[in-house]
Amino acid sequence: MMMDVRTLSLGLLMHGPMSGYEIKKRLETSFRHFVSAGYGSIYPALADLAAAGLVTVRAIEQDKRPHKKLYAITPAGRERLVADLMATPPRHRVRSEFLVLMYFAHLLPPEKVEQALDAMIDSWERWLGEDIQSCEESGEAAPGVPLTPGMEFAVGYGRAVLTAALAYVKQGRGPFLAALAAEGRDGRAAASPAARAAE
Amino acid sequence: MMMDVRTLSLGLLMHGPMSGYEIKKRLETSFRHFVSAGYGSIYPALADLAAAGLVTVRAIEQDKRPHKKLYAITPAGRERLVADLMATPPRHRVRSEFLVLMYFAHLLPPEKVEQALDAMIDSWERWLGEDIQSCEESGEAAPGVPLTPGMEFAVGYGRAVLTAALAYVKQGRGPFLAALAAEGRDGRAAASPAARAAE
DNA sequence: CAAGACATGTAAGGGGTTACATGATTTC
DNA sequence: GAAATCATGTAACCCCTTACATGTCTTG
Repeated sequence: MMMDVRTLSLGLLMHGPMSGYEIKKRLETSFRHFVSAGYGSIYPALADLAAAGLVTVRAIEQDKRPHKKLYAITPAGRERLVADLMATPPRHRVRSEFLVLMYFAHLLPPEKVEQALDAMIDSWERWLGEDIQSCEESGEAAPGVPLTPGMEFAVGYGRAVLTAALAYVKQGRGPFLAALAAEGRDGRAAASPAARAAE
Repeated sequence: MMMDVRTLSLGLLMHGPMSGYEIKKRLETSFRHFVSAGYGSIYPALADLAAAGLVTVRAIEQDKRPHKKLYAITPAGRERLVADLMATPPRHRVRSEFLVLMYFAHLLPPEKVEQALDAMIDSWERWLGEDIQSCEESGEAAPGVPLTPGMEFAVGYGRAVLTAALAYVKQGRGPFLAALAAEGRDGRAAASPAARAAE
C-alpha cells in the first residue's frame, strides 16, 4: 500500500479548495524535495476521488482565463486521508541517474562528467535560492500563520540535505575531475595491481 | 530514455561475470544510496540482454548450492553501456513517504509520528554503520585497487548526505514532537489568526 | 527447529511518465 | 512574435513491485 497521488491530493486539499493545476504547483513548491507528479496522474486521481465522494467538484467560469474546476475535500475524504496516512509505511528512497553516471565516470568522456556535475550544481543552487520565497508562499491559506511544525520539519529537512549535497558536490568536483584525468593519462593500465607494482 | 535495470546490470557486469543474485547483492551494497531493483526486474533484464547479445550466459552446477547462471558482458554490451550512459540525463529524485507523513503530522496521533521518526533514525544509523565495511568489499574484483574516483565520489555522496539527514532528524526530533504536542493541547484553535490574537 | 542465505524464475497488476490535443492571455 | 502562464484532460506504454513457486544447506 504505497502512497499514491490520490492521497497526496487529498492532503493538499486540507489547505482549502484547489484545482488540479494548483495542486501541481503546490507539489512543485512545498513537496518538491520528496515527491513529484505530472498532470497525467493528478487529473485522473482527482476524478477518482470525486467518483468516490472523497472530494466535491465545482466548475468555475473565468473571463480572460480558462475555466477551472475547484475540488474540495469532504468529511469522508478527511477520514480516508488519515486512514491512508496511518497505513503508509515511512519509506524514503532516492533514484539518481546522476550518481550512477558518476559511479561509471571512468567509462565516459570527462566532458560528459563535468557537464553532469555542473548541471547538478546549477539546479541545486537555483533550488536553494527559490526555497526561501517558496516557503513563505506555500503555507496555510491564512496569511499570518505560516506552517505547522510538521511542515517546517519537512521543509527544513529538504533544505538541510540539499545544502549538504551541494557542499559535497562543489567541494568534490575539482579533486574528482583531477583524479579522473590522472587515471585517464595512465591509459587504464594503472587499474591493475601488476601495473602499479611495476612503477 | 530513463535508466533501467538493463543498463545498471550491464554496468555491474563491468566488474566481472556475475549471477542475477549477485547483481542484486551488489545493488544493495554499492548502489543502495541511489538505486534499487528486485529480482522481478533483474532476471527479465538479464534474459533480455542475453537475447540481444549484450551478455553471454554460462550455467554453473554447484554441489551443496543451487545451480547458477554466470552472465558476462560482451564487447557489444560494453558499447551499448557507454551509449546508454551518454544518453542518460543526470536526474536525481527523492520519493519519501516518510516526509509526507511528517508534513501531515498534525493530522496523525503523536505516537505514529514518533514511531516513524524513530524507525527512520534506526534504519539510517544501521545503514551508516554497515557502510564502512560494505565500502571495502564492494569495489573492483582486484584486491589491492579498491575504487575508481567515480565510485568513491558516489559512495562519499551517499555517506555525506545520509550523515546530514540523520543529524537533522535526530536534532529535530525532540523540538518537533514538543511543538506538535503544544499545538495539540490548544485544540487546534491556535491555528487561526483570530484565536492567536485573542491570547 | 526456525530463520536466513543461496538461487532462479513467472505473472499479474498497478502506477507513473510521456506525448498528444487545444486555446486564450500576458509578458519579454 | 515567441515563450510562458493558465487550464484540463486522454491514452499508450513502460517499468517496477509484489506475490507466487521451489528446494537445499547453514547458522543461530
